[in-house]
Amino acid sequence: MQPENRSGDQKRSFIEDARRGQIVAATIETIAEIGYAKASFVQIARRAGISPGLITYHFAKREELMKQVMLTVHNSMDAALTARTEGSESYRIALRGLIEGFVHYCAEHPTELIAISQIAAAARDAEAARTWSEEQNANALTELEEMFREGQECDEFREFAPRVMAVSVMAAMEATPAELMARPGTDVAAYAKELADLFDFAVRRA
Amino acid sequence: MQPENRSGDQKRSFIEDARRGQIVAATIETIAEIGYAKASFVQIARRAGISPGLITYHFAKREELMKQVMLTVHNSMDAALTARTEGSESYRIALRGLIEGFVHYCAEHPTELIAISQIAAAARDAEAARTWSEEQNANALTELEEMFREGQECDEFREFAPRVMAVSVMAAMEATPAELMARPGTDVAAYAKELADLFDFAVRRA
Amino acid sequence: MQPENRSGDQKRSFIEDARRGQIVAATIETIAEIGYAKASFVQIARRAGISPGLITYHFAKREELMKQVMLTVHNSMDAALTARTEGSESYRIALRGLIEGFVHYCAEHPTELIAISQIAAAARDAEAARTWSEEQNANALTELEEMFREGQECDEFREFAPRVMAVSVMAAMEATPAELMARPGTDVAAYAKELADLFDFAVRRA
Amino acid sequence: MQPENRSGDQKRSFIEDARRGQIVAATIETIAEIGYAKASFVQIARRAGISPGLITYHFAKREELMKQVMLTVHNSMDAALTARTEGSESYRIALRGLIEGFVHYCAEHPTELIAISQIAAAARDAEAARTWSEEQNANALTELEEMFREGQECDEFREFAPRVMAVSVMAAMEATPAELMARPGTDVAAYAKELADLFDFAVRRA
DNA sequence: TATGAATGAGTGTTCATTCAT
DNA sequence: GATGAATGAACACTCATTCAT
Repeated sequence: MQPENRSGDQKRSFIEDARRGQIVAATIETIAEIGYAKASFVQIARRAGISPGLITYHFAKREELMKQVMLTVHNSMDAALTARTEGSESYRIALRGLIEGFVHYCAEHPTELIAISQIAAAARDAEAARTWSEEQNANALTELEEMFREGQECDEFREFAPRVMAVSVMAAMEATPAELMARPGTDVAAYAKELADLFDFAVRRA
Repeated sequence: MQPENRSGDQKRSFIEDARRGQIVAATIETIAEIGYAKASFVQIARRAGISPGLITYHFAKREELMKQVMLTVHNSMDAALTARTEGSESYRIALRGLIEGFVHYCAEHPTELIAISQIAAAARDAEAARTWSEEQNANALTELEEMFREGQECDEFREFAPRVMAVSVMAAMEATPAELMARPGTDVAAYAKELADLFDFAVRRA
Repeated sequence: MQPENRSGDQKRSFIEDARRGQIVAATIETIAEIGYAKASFVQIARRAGISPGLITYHFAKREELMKQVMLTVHNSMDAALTARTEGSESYRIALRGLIEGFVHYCAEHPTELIAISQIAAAARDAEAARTWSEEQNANALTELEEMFREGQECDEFREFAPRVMAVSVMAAMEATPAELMARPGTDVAAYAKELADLFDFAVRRA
Repeated sequence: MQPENRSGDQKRSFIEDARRGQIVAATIETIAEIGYAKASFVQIARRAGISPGLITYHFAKREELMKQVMLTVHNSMDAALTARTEGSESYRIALRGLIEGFVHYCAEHPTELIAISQIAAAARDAEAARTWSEEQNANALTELEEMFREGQECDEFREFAPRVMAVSVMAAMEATPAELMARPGTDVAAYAKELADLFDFAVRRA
């Protein structure tokens, strides 16, 4: 058990941060390689070159480790997408930016995406984790929905159910990593452009 | 001891078929109720009103049971969708039929859909099952891709990458059960129409 | 995990009852031999000649096993003491019966007494178990207190604080097993008589 | 590396004594707060404001720390009781002094008593500690027994088995902390007087 | 002296699978 | 065919103890 009650975001030592990062990285690698269900602490520790007990030393519960993985990936992805999206001249362009950004991120960080998708899928029945993971997803969905609504209000988008569109865009984006994995030769830029086109046609007026 | 060589679809006795069906149904019910991770043989057997050992008797491995669940649901779904799709006058209408059919099927068989989505998510690493489950999916994808290609050839659909469209339609459809689950009050017919509209706009010419 | 939710006192099979009894007996033996703290499932199972997993199969939680041990011993002891106590002509005689009965029970079932005293001591911080174990004790104490009060009301006993007397009688009785253990040669009948005398002098009038 | 041969009471540096005292105090506090079973070195160290490793540095084994806790509390208690007992004009008064002193000590040092009772209960199997802890107890018992014998020789006490009386007095006194804990509103002085009365009636002549 | 990251042996618990009945 | 008691390997997690700093 860790010496301190870490609930209050106390600052961590440099070495502790490094270890946590290393463990998170090993977790991502492990899940991508053998799948969430087989990603035991023994497996993760082996890939990290440490003892299994050390994982629990740095993450009080398995759930906390997985949550940290999701948090880490989401933050990284948010940064990448925000850079691509902000300052867009129109909602259509913003949507393209979001979709193309996501696809490129997938291509550049395939293991991360595989990891979080499997964690999210597994957590759907893990009781405690459910809240956090679903909430995370619900927020993303609501934001997207809001963007569609605004685009409709200024007549950039046709009339459609923003919720359905948000769910579908999300789903199509999240299907990308598996597709790129299954077909390694895929032209990523083309895939990104096609996906952006698809939803551009789906939302645009006339 | 069970008859050894079952791999070649030997005919099963009536009673064996009935038991297998009962176990499959109980498995679906169990996963929908408590989630894949907690769906142990004891739990499934309890719901089926049988003993845990009998499951292994009828399905040599856990994996085989799960595979049978997926097969059963896919067959049922295929039948429902084929009825809706065949005899369509155009590819656009066929696509609408497929999408709307899928959404309605989701609404009518929520437990089945929950079960197969959880199994598919978990099976992404189960070695042997991976092959089969992915193959299943790959086939469905290829069929859809082919349909888009044909629709393009007779100028019903605009030019787009059929593969990307197939992946996206699939993803959007598969996102439906979770959405209906998360928002129980959703108007299913409206959701179906909106989703069909979305992809109709995405594929149609001009 | 057991096939049934056993919360409702469902009847158990003969073989299950036998196993549970065997495990309870092995638990008592183990605690008496190596102490509660070292009485792991591995140790208990070794003494019972079974696999550790079987213990969990019959007792969902460690706590449940320990509770069953206490229940078993308490029931056995209650039966023995009731036989000795009931039909007493006076409260003084009843008190003697209780004390002497307890001491003789200790001498005849030393391991049981050691086991429950250690479990009770350990459970004093086990959160969940606390309630039940303490409640058990509190009830016994209250009954004893009530007996003293009644004895005072009919002028058999002198005036004293019934609670203090109850606590002290209880403590003195519970100290017996350790004493008999520490001094194996002790004359049990004499010990019983002395202890009964002690409290007889303490409670009697004049 | 620690000086090897500490067994012979070599003189300790001032700072070492201070640290040991601080650790012992933190151990008592920790056990009283969360119970012996959860009183890990990490928890104790947290309360002492030091690192877990330092505990092992000062106490070669966990057992040694616990032994020191018992020793410290026993010494403190002995001092308090001796002050109350010595110079008594009679054995009856000495006994009263002992009992009342003990009860008041319990009320004034609840955490210490909780700590040693839990350690003693847990240590009943800790091999090495067993010897020491039991020996400690045996000595106290023998002293008490001797006192009763002397009181009988000068006709202050009636005839009874000194050993049984000693065990019972000890047990009744040791039951006090738990009782005061369970019933916080208890009038300590009254409890002390009642307990002293109880055994005064039990030992006195006629 | 003191730290705290790290280890490794241990825990209770879960569960697919086996097998005597 | 069917039972359900039993196993054994795996799991996450705990913690006294070690040791490089």
